[in-house]
Amino acid sequence: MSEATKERVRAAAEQLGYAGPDPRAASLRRGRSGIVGVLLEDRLADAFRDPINIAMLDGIAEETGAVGAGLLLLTESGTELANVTAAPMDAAILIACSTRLDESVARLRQRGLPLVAIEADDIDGVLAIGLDNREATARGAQHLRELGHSRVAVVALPIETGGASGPLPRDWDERATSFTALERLRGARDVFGSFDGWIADGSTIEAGYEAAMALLSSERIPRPTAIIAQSDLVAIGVIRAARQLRLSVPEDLSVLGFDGIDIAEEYELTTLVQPAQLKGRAAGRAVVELLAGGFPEPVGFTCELRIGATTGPAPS
Amino acid sequence: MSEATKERVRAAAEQLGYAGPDPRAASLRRGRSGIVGVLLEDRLADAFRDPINIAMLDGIAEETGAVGAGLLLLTESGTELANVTAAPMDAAILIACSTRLDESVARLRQRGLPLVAIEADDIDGVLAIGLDNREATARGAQHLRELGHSRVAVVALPIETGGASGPLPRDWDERATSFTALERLRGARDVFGSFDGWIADGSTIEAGYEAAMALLSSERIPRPTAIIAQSDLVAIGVIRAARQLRLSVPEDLSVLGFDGIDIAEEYELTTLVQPAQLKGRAAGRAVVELLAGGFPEPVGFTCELRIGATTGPAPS
DNA sequence: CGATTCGATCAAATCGATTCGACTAAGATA
DNA sequence: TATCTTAGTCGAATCGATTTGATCGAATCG
Repeated sequence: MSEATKERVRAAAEQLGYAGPDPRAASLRRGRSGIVGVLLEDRLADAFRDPINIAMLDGIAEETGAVGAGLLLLTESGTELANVTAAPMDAAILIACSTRLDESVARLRQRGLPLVAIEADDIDGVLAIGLDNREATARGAQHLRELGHSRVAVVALPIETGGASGPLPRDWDERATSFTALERLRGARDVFGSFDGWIADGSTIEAGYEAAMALLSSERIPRPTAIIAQSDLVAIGVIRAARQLRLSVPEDLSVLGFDGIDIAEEYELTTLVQPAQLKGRAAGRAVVELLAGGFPEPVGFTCELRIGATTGPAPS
Repeated sequence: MSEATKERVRAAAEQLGYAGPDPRAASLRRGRSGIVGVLLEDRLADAFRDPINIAMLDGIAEETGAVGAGLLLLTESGTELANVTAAPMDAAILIACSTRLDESVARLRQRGLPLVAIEADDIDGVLAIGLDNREATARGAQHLRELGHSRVAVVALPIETGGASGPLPRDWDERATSFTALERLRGARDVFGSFDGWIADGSTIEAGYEAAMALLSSERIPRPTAIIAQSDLVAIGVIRAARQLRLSVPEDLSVLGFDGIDIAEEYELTTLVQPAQLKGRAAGRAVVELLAGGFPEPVGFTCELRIGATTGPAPS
C-alpha cells in the first residue's frame, strides 16, 4: 500500500472518529479472544495473600504474556458463576480448585475450553500440572519421626470451600474436597498413621496462630511435640503461638512448614521447598501449546526438604 | 415457554453438541464484554509483592464482581501493548501509571473506553481516585521536624519506569514520571526544603535495605538522623539495614513509613495509614457507574499519621 | 359476533472485523 | 502479440447471539 493512501485512510478514520478495530468483532470472527482465564478458589485477597500463588501467577503471566494473551481473574464466589459462563476466554487455568464436584469446572468443560489444572484430581481432558504433595509431606514427616517425634499434630489448610476452621474431623479423607490439603494430610498419615489436627482459616500467619493456639492449649488432647503446618505462613503463625505460650522452638516444639517462601528463610524454617514459579510457567506453557493445537504432556514437580532451625529432637 | 419445549430444546442442543452461547458473539452484539481491564505499571510479581496493591485489587474486585464483571490483568511491558489494544474490555482502571505520556493510556483513551485512574495526574475524561500523598508525607515530615530532626533522607520508590536504583537526582521534580513517588517527594520538600535521597528498586524490603545501606554508609553525605521511606516495605528494609549497621531505631535513626500495611504493626512503624481497600472499592464503584452511564465524582482519600515506635527525638 | 389487545413465535437485520473468491491490471515469458 | 503470472482490489459471505418488527392465535371486551 502506498504511503499516500495510508495517510488518506488515516485521515478519514480520524474524521469519522474511528476508534480502531473492535476487539469484540475480531474475536468473534477469529474465534479467539486472546484471553486466558485463571480460576481461583478463594476470593482475591485471600488468594494473593500467599506468595506461592503470586509466584505461580507470575510464572503463568510470563508464558501467556509472551504470546500476547491477557489473564482474566475469575473467582468462584457468588454471582461470578455467570462470569465463568460468559467470559470470552480461549482457555483456562484452574488453581487449587476442587475439580471433582465443582460446578464452574463443569461449565468450563462443557464449553469445550482447553483446561489446565494446577494441583487437582485427574480429570479427562484436563491437563494436570502436579506437585508431589503427599510424598513431600511424608518426607518431612519422616524427618520428624527420625528426630524421635511420635506425637505430632497437623495444621491443615481448609479442606473444603466455605468450611469453617476447627478441629480436623476423623473422617477427613472422605470429607476433604481441597486436593492439596487432602494430599498433604495423606502424606502425614503415611508416616504417622493417625494424628490430631486443626483446620486453619486459610494460608495466613493469623490463621496458623489461631490454629496452633487451639492445638497447643487444648486440654482435650495431649500437647504434640511437633506440628506439621501445611504452609509456611501457617508455620510462622504456629511459631508465634508457641512463643506466646512460652514454648521454645525447636526445643519444646518442632515446626515443619511447606512451600519455601522467602520469608521462611528469615525464620530458618524447616520446610518443603516447592518450585512455585516453575509450576506457573509450566501451566502457562501448556496453555499456550494447547491453544496452538499441540498436545502437551502433564508435568509433575517435586519438593525439596530444606532442613532449617525449627525442627529438632523430640523432648524426652 | 412450556417445560416440554424446554426439554426438547435441551435435548437437541445436547445432540448437536452445542456448547452454550458463545460469549464472543454476545459481546459483539451487546457491545459489552463484561470485562474490566486493570493496567499495572510493574510486572505482575512486583505489583503483587506489595500488600497495598493487593488490597486495592481486592477492593476493585469486590465492586466489579458484584455486577458480574471479570478483571483482566494488563501490564505495560513489552509485547503486551498489543494486549491493551486488542483486549475486549468495557473499561479500564489504571493503577499507578504514568498517565502523562504513556502510550498505552493514549491507546485506551483513543478507544473511547471509560477510564478510572488511581493516583495519577489529572487527565481530561479520566476519572481520578486520589490520595493526599503530598500532604500526608508533609504531615509525617512535620512530625519528624517537631522531634528535632533536620538532616533527613528519603528512600523513594522508582520515579520513572525502567529507571535504575541509585542516588536521587537533584532534578527529580522534572524527571519523575511516577505520580505517587513524585507527590511524596514534594511533600518532603514542603517541610524540609532539600534533602538527600536514594531511589529504591521497588516497594520491597530488599530494595529498602539496599537503599538504606547506601544512604547510611555513604562517605559522601553526612548520616541522616531520620529516613522517610515511601512505603512500609521499604521502611522495614531500612530498619534492617540500620540494625545491620548497629544503629538503633529510633535512638540513632528515626524511620517513617507509608501505607499502614499489616506487617507494619508488628514493627510498630510510625507510618501514614492509607485506606487501600477503600481506594480500590471507590475505583471499582466508579467503573460500575460509568458503565451504567452515570457520572461519578472524583474521590480523594486521606492518610492518617499513626505514630509508632520507630520515630523519636533527634540525637543531639 | 366483531374488534381490540395481549402474548407468543418467527424471520430478518444487526454488531464489525475477517477471510475467501473473483476480478482487474500490470508485468514477464514464449 | 498472445498467454501466463503475479499482485493488488473489491465485493460478499461468515462468525453467532441479540434485537427488532412482523405475523399469528387466542383471549378479552364492547
